[in-house]
Amino acid sequence: MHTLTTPPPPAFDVLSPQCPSRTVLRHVTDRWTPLIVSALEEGPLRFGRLRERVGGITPKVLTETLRSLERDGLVLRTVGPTSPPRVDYELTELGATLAGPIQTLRSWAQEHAEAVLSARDRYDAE
Amino acid sequence: MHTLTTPPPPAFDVLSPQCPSRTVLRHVTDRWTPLIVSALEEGPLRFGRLRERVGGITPKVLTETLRSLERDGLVLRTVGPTSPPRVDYELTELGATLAGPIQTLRSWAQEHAEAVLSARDRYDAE
DNA sequence: TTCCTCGGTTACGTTGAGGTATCTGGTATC
DNA sequence: GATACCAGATACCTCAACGTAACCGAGGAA
Repeated sequence: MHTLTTPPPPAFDVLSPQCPSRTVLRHVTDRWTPLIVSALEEGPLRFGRLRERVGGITPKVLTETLRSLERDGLVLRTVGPTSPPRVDYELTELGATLAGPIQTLRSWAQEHAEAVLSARDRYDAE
Repeated sequence: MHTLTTPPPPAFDVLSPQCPSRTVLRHVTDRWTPLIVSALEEGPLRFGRLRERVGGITPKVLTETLRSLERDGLVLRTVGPTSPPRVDYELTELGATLAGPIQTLRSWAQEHAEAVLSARDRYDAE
């Protein structure tokens, strides 16, 4: 009796230039995505709160980035019928699986920022 | 008898716009850095091999990115006195600590690429 | 009636990361 | 002498992401 074997996974590899996973990687590492995902990790936020949390982002860019995250199924946008309008943003299930890896990278940056900066100083001193 | 307490760490936070850790995060998430770090994770590579491994990168951009990684103490460049020239690139100790987080993100992208793409298809279909 | 808030939109300008194409220096090989 | 190899360097250009500033509509409050 032979077992039913699952077909081999399509072998995504970001190192191959045409692999779709590369564009996915690029999207989740663009300028604001890690910061937004990071901010949403602790729960839903309204547009205004999110804007305050992610320091320095303009409303235009925040809207654009949120729309692309919504498009890729990482963020859910919920509009309340109130006035003034209330719009909540939260991570989807898929988005939540991204939060871990993002946090890992965020922690690395925060923990090694000094090491990187001092390496840069040493390099520039020569 | 009181114990000597270490001073509290400077509280780097990528969500604050002026925090140096944000530029560090941005650097390690730029277009080619994750791919290069990924390629170097298994050991040193020569310029040409690295170029083959990271599909699609041009020599100019590879040189630029490697120099900035060297500057930040993440990559070590070793020139052999041979001819034709032989140049090896490898991760430093600091660079090696980055490889893990990068791999996590790379795996996420590869494992969830299909989910993202199909979410995008669904979104665009509406 | 005027003002305020929220969550944007729109038009426009900028810039810097990245791409293209061509060139280089030194050595060994044909 | 010509050619090939390696690891880039250089000049130039492009474009998409990002920033700036102003504006908007619905509704509730003063």
